[in-house]
Amino acid sequence: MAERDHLYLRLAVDLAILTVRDDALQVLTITRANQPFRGQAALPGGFLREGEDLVGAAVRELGEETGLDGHRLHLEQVEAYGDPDRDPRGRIISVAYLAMMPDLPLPTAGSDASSATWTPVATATGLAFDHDRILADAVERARSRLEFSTLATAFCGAEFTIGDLRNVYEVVWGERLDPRNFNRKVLGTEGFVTATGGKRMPEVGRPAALYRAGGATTLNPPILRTDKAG
Amino acid sequence: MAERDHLYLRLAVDLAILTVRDDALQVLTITRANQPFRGQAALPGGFLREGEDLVGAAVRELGEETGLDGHRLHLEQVEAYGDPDRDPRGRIISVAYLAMMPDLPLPTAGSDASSATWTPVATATGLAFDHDRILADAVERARSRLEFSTLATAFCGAEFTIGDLRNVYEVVWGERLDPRNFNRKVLGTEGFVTATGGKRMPEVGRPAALYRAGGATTLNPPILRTDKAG
DNA sequence: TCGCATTAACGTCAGACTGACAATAACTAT
DNA sequence: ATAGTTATTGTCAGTCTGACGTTAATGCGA
Repeated sequence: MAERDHLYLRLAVDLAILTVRDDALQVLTITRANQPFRGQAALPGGFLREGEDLVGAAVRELGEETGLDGHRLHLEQVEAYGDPDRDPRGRIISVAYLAMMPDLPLPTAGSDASSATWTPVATATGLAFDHDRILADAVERARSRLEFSTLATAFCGAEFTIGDLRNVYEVVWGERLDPRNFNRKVLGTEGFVTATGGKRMPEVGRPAALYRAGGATTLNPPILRTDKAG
Repeated sequence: MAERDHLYLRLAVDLAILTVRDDALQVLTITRANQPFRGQAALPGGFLREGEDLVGAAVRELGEETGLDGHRLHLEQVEAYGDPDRDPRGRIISVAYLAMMPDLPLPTAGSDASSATWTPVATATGLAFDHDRILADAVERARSRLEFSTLATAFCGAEFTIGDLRNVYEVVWGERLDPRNFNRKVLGTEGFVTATGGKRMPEVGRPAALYRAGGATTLNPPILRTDKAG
């Protein structure tokens, strides 16, 4: 392996931060302040720094964009993207991370994130670079995670109803689920949710029991969606 | 984003090339000829070159190590590894690829791969760099792929028996499967395998019908293993 | 106080799938 | 022919799923 073979490049970490908001799956996008793609929407991200590992960079970026602590959120690597001309600035590899979070108010105001907004995934096309594809991969990953893990709770607050949880599935999968079968499934899965004893009063109708995330991380058996696209 | 934030680094592509051989899941390892980790076993890999994309580099490395055409094999990205001190030579990010191939004779002789050997995954510990972890991730990915896709056929030759296919599952999962239930499952899944009409005579016993891979890529419903470790 | 609309939660039942095991089929060797 | 060996088909009960009916708990208006 001769030295001439060594290609020096930069590495970016891009984030697909997803939430369920207004009954839609939404992604945090920024408007680019600089060239290239100035003024165009893109996923938040930044360059890897010295001494930093990949998740570290993702956590830092997440903090800069949302003001939230990435250690407390679900953060997972999606894939690395390395097309030679994916970035007009030169050879830049991007490692994409997926974050799933509840619909919290974003504490940031004056930072880099001033231009950060929630965009429904269905509307989020024409992003800068290859971010359309990164987003598509991240969304598919999230959809798949809901099948085999308890991560749907990551989209909910600390306490939630089974209806809230079902809504997450419906919105992320874009598919209606039978409330009765869903209840049976969730409550029948050991460690998925644990009842708090509390209730939430709706505007009208019977109050719903509140739950919090249980200890289990994987769903066995899984909750398979009928319509598998990816 | 100031220029000082930009960290320049090198990117390596490492391969976990898996096959089923002698009733064991085996991985192709090389003995390192240079420092660091000279003389120690490692996964084959190399640096990304100019104008090359990630899969391109993986295909090239695969060709160099095995003499096989990576375009005809299953090749998929596992993950990117970027711990700051994963490589003593400096800041090197590794993107790992998983290859699944039948037990073919490796045509290479005089190339880089002179030191390439098949090692049972169970024995392959103490690899250079963080390759132990990369291998573990790749193996877990392969195990998972067998559940939800028809990729077990990638471990078989062009023609195989249901017994061959079952052996792949048993070896990769490290778990016994009931031959009768397995037959029912495979033959009942549309597009998993198609009969060639031919038969293979064993040393002793009834001849087995031969099949080739069908058109389907995903298994619906999946073949779930009982023992999920990862 | 009594319906009544509304949402939550539990029940039922047939069909599909799974795991465990029995029986038969097609060979070879003796 | 008979035994030994491997491949393939079959059976059956338990489990899970999807579709749909019923009951429960609340606020609101008559």
